[in-house]
Amino acid sequence: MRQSLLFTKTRREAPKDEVAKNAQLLIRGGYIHKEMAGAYNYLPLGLRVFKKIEQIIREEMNAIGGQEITLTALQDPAVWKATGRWDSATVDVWFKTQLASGTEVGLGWTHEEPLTALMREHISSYKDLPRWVYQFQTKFRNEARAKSGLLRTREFVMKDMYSFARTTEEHDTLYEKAKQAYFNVYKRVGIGEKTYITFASGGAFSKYSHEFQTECEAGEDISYISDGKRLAVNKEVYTDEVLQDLGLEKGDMREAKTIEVGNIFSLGTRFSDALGLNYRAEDGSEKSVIMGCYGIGPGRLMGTIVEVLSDDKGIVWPESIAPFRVHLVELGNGNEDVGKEAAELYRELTGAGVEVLWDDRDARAGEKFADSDLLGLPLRVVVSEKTLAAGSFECVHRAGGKTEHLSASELINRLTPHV
RNA sequence: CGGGCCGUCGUAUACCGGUAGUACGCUUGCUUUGGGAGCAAGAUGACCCAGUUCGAUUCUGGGCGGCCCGACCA
Repeated sequence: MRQSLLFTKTRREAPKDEVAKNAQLLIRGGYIHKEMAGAYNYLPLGLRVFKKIEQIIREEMNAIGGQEITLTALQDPAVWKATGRWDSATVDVWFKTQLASGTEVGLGWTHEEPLTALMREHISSYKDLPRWVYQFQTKFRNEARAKSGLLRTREFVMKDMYSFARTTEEHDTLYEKAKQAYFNVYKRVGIGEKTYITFASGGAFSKYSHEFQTECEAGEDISYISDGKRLAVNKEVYTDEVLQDLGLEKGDMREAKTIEVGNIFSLGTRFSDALGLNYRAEDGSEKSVIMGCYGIGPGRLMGTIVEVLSDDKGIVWPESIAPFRVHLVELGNGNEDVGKEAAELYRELTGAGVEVLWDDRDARAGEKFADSDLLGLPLRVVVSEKTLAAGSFECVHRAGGKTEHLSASELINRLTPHV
C-alpha cells in the first residue's frame, strides 16, 4: 500500500503516560491507539500484525483438529452460578451490567461455563468424543491495575480452546498435542528460543498447569529456568517438593523475568459435573466428560514480540507477522525517473504476491529512514537516483542490518517461493 | 485495593496570582534533498466543579483521568 494514503502517522516522541516499550513503539509507529487505560485500538498496521498472529494460531489449532466458533461476550449468570463463579467475591474481574428489564448479565472473562453448557446439546455418546473447540473472542476483565501496554489490558482478544475427552488418558494425549501446537505458534512468531514451558499452579483441578513464559525484562512473572531441559518453574510453585517431583536440581535453575504468553489447564470434570456434560459409554454407563482449556492472547503476544525483538531505533518484526514484508522507500526528490522506477518495482512485487508498503511520501531521506526503522518491516528496498545509476536496488535487512544490492528479478526471486 | 507522582496547543515540554512561551507536527511561500532541513508568515492550548482573591492556568478542597510501586491475576 502507498504510505502517502495511510491515515496513521508516526510520531517522534512517545506519549508521556506510556512507559512500556511495547506501547511506546507501537503508538509511535501508529500501530495502536490507547482508548483508555487497559484498552487499545488497533489501527491499520497494528491490525495487520494482529491478524497474522491470529492466523498462525488458527492454523496450528486447526492442525490438531480444532473447530472454530464464536461465543457471545454477554453472559447469562445462570451457568456461572452453577459453577460458583458468578459471585464477585470469588471472581473479582467481572464486568457486570443489566438489560433494560433489569436482568443481570456479565461480560465474559473466559468461556468454560457457556461452552460446556452448549456442548451438552451436541455430546451425548462416546462416539461424539473427543472434540476440540476454539474461538478468538473479546474478553473483559476488570483488572485492578492495567499496565505495561498490550501486556495487561481490560479488554482483549483471547484464543481460548477447550478439549473434551472420554478418559484422563485420552485427555492427556490431547493435552500433549496442544502443547506441541503452542510451541509451533511461538516458534512461528519469532520468540520460540526465548519461550519455555513452565510449571505453574494447577488450581483446584490438577496438580500443575502449564504456562508458556517468554524471557523478557518487561515480564511480570518470575520463573526459574533450566536451560538444559528447556523448561521452567513459576516462582509461585518453586519449592523443593516440586523440584523433586519434576526431577530438577536447584543448582541448574536460573531466575528470570518472564511474560506469560500462554496457559493450558487440565480441568478434569470440574465444569462437566457442575453443568451436567456427560456421555454414554460403550458399556451403557453415564460418564463425565474430561475437559481441558488452552489460552493465548494475540495482543499480548504482539506486545511481547515488540518487547523482545525491538532495538533502540524501533520495532523489528519477524517476517511471519510483519504488516508488510517490504518497505519500498522512494527517495525521489521530484525526480520522475525515480518515481517511475519505484512504481514499476511496486507493481512487480505486489504482482508476485509480496506485501509492500511503498513510502511514496514527499519527505526527506532522514525522516523516511527513521520512520522505516521505527515501523520495522523486515526488508527495506531503497529506490533513488543512486540506485538508478547503479542499476540495482539497495536492500537492507531490518534485523541485523545486512545490506545487499539486487536487481528487480533477483529481489522477486528472493522473496517468492521457488516452484 | 493500599502507597506515591502527575494533568498546559495534535505530541513533548517551560513559565507565571495579572497578555501562557518553546520544539516537533499542521497551513502558505521560497530554498533544500541519502539519516528526523533552513528562512518567513500563520492556525491551534490551561481536565471538570467549588472555594480563597479585585483577578486563579497558577493557591485550597472535591471529582474525573493517567502513570509508577506493591497486592491481586483461571
